[in-house]
Amino acid sequence: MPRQHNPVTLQSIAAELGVSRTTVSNAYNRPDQLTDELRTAVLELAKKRGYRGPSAAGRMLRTGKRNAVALLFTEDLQYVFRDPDTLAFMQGVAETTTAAATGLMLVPVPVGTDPASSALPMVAVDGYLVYSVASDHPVIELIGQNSGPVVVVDEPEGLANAGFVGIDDQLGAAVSAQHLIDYGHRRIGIITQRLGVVPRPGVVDTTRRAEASVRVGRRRLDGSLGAMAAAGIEAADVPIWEASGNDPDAGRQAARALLHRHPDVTALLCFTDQLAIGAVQAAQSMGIDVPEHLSVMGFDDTPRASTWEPPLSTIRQPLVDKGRIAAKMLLDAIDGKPARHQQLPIELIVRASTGPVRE
Amino acid sequence: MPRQHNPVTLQSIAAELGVSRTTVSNAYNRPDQLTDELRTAVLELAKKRGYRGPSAAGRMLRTGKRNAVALLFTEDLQYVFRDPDTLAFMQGVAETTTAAATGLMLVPVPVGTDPASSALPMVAVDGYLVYSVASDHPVIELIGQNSGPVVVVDEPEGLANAGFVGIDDQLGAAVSAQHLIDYGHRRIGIITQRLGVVPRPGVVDTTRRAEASVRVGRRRLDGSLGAMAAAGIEAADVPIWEASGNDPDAGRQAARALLHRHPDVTALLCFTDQLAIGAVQAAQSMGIDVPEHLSVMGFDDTPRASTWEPPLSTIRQPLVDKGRIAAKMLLDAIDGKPARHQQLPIELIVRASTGPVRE
DNA sequence: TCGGGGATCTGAATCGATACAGTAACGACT
DNA sequence: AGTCGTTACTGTATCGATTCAGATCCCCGA
Repeated sequence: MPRQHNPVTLQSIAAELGVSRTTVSNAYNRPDQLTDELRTAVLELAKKRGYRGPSAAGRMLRTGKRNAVALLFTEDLQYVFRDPDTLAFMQGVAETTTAAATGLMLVPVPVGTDPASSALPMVAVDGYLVYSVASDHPVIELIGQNSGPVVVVDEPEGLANAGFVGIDDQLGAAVSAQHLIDYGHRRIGIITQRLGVVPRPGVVDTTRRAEASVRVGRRRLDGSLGAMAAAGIEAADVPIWEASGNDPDAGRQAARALLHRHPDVTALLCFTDQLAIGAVQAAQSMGIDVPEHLSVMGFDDTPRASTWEPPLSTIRQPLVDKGRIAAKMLLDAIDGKPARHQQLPIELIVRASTGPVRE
Repeated sequence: MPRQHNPVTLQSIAAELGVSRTTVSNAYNRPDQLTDELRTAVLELAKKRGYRGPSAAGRMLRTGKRNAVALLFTEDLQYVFRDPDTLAFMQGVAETTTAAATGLMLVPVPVGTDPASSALPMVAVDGYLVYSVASDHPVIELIGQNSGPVVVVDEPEGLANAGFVGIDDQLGAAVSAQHLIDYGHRRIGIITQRLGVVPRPGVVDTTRRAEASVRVGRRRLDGSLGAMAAAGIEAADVPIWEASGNDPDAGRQAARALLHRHPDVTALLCFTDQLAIGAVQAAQSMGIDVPEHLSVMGFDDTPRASTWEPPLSTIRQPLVDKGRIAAKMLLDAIDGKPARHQQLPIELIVRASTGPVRE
């Protein structure tokens, strides 16, 4: 499969015009280095010959700049393009890279794929954005070395030489729990997203909690249980359910199961808005009014949280900003600035899905 | 900003091991060309020196293969990462490129941006996917030339040498209209997405219709009005409203305005599900029952159409498949197969948002 | 008239890798 | 013994551009 090389290059344009390659190059990259006249002549001939400007490959080799960054993720594609968190993040990233005239290379490495035979090693980029990848995922090792700066988003934490953008999940979950406690709730159930690379739907016991490799889940668990403990609620008395995924369906199933086993809970602390939406649906289908008989907390403040009926109380994290900031940090790192570790602010948003506990 | 060049290359590994560059290259790309022993030695030294395999830039220059494709779109980023059609399409594309170990480069060129100073010319890809770009957008000219195969999705049609994937929008709209006619509706309002590069919300008169540069909108208009004409409904008697965007809000505003001016319509033909969802909301807020007093048709069959209350009657187009097929076609074209022109099947989906006209 | 100094333009070196043709060594077969 | 075919490797040319240190040229002031 010998690729047909484009016969028209800087060289050929230069030759036909009787000038040097440098001059043609300058016509594109340093317009001030030659007369307008000559520049116009070059551009005109280029157009006539179908020359679309300096080849990206040649430029990359010479300058070392690839003018693109990779966005690496390991979630299923079906999930990625549906999950509002991820999409808001991607929007922020895309805004920033677009403004910097930089390409954004999507590199999915779904679980079960060998990273070495994925597009990852083939891809020419200046740096990597690692989005929410479990710390024991094989792709982490591939990235680890020296092919360009890395900025981690959410997970994994503690990757050497990498920048980091995320929120204080522990604090967020604590604030969320405290909100319910302030409303007088004592019997609170927790619905969490997956705690390991593969989800294990069902009751979360101390073993599962101890071996949780998903930082976000572990932290939110620590935070909420910590706040409850401070209010005198024993962790052992808190029913915790791991959902099969992060979508309303999974939340519905989890909530139904949890409410069935623990009909006495007066509040559900959900670790994502998606799960909370499902939980509200489950409650409603069981004839339980929200928030009259059951308070439901979300997490993230995705767009649907505010338009849902009832509007969801939740913990807001700046999703789009997260993308903007992560991308900016990576672009800065590519320019040689040192990688930083940045924590984004969170905010308690009280809406109509939570209320005082009913006597 | 002289980029620091990585001191460890194929060359340096080869030199240190006392073999030729070719051998080291083969260790990576043609494992059968050398003994396992030597190969292991190469890989081991590479690891020790922090060499991450052949540089993408060098390979690209030599082989001419970039192992990546560009996805080009001109919609606002905020819209792209929210619109279910676009996202389903992207999912299909990503599935296919991922399976082919090919990078997917997102290249947004929002309206108002100069394509020449965007990432587009900098980006190293084997081919381009042009997603729903108006035919008079400047980026079309940039793409037009010879930097690699192009596959157009939905718009613009008739780009020379480009592949095409889309549906028969005219037929789809005709089927949609016919469905309403079959239910006995004669007073039908139409809500369309934008008809030009910039939307012009409001009544669509014959002038606006004639100058519509958005193929999809024009075609759907032609199709639905054609079907109505065949049923004896004059185009002049059909109120048409152009929405300010493609989201429920825009649909709500458009429907409210249209219903206010034409309280006698018994059915609303919406050109996207997003608009239809807004239309249903508008009707409900005006105390008009759907479908009892007003039938509402959608278009596309996005995921929300089936879960909406009432579930939307709509025209299904295979959104994810569209992405898969477009990506496959582009990859094929890169391998030298000729570009094709493929039309995807559509299907009338009757759900609960439409019903017989009420006496 | 001469020297200085921008403004323009040139030539060679270089970036990192792969393709391709060719060589050496070795055993198998007639 | 000579021929042939494999296997394992080497050497050189080349991909397309940018960089950087000059080489010219031309204008102007002293």
